[in-house]
Amino acid sequence: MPQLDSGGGGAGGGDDLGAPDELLAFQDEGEEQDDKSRDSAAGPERDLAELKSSLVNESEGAAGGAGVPGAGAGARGEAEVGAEALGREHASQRLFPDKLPESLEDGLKAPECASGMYKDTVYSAFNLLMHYPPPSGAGQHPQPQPPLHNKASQPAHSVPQLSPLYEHFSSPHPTPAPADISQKQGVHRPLQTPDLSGFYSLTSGSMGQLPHTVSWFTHPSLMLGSGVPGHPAAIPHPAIVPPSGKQELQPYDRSLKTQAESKAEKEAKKPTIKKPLNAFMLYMKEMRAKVIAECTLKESAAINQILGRRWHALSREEQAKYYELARKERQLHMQLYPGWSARDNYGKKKRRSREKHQESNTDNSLHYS
DNA sequence: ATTCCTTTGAAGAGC
DNA sequence: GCTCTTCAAAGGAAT
Repeated sequence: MPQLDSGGGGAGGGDDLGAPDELLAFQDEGEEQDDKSRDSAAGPERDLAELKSSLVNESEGAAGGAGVPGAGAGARGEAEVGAEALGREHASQRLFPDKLPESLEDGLKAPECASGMYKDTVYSAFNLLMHYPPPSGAGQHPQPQPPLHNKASQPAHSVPQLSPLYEHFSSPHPTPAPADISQKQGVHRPLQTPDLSGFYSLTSGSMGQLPHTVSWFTHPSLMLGSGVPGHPAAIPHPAIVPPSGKQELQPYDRSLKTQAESKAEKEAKKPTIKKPLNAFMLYMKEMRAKVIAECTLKESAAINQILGRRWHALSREEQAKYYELARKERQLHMQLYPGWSARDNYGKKKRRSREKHQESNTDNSLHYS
């Protein structure tokens, strides 16, 4: 599916960023329509029921059809199961052994869990976003935004840590942060400076871990709207995460390092600039807490499954809002980090997905041969 | 401590 | 141009 629009690409034409996204939602009409008519016809209540039954089938397939990995999906008989599910079955067996359906059942016990709670999302705030001026590309300075929430100070299980861009705009009454918030954070934030740093999601606790003196402070692209030449924006962008997500607290003895070593070290210590969140990620960030609260689920994998279904159940208009948000985030990201490429983060996560894929491919080939 | 799981979408690589 | 792969978030579970 993503491939359909990758050609025209968000990076394609400046303001066209993300436009294909919206198009995509409409291009998929046929398929999606089916999906939607299914979902909406039966109502969102069916989401969890389907998920439940599919999971049950999966686990049955895993337990009963040990030698037939595809059995579970076959039993589901749902259009969506098709190709994508084939790739997942293998993994599902691990995630949903005997235990998971139980936890999921917990969630299913709450009827409101399946109700269309996404409907009361505060999308109206999106209109505000629509009027949000472009960050700096057109030589304009964004309007000063209310100070950010101090994400680093939030407890891990508090309110969902939405992408600040969205968080702000989705709040009907954006709460102005205490005036001394920047002091609390120990950073300088020039008045009248657009708080671009807040437009990206912050890895939990990473703000507090970020070093105060890092190269991007003085990066020209980060001087957006500073208005004070020579005065750094003085706040690390939340999209930037130190390598391994932790700040190196112990100063190393440079005298013991060769130049090459320290160079390599610097390379290694280069903070990671995270990818901007896509529409679905933004949606997940907002809805996760609700699903957790209403479904008493905790496992992200299960929650994400539900969210994925609800995402499909969203109307085009509702989805379009998230696509637009994502587009804005990408624009901001591009302006903040002009040279950044998604490739920069390749290989920074150690994964076995290739192995996994090969395995599942093997499974599939076995299944279909 | 690290990786996996799970979702969708964006973007890069390779053919 | 198409397909495949990786990463983005999240947090419990598994290793």
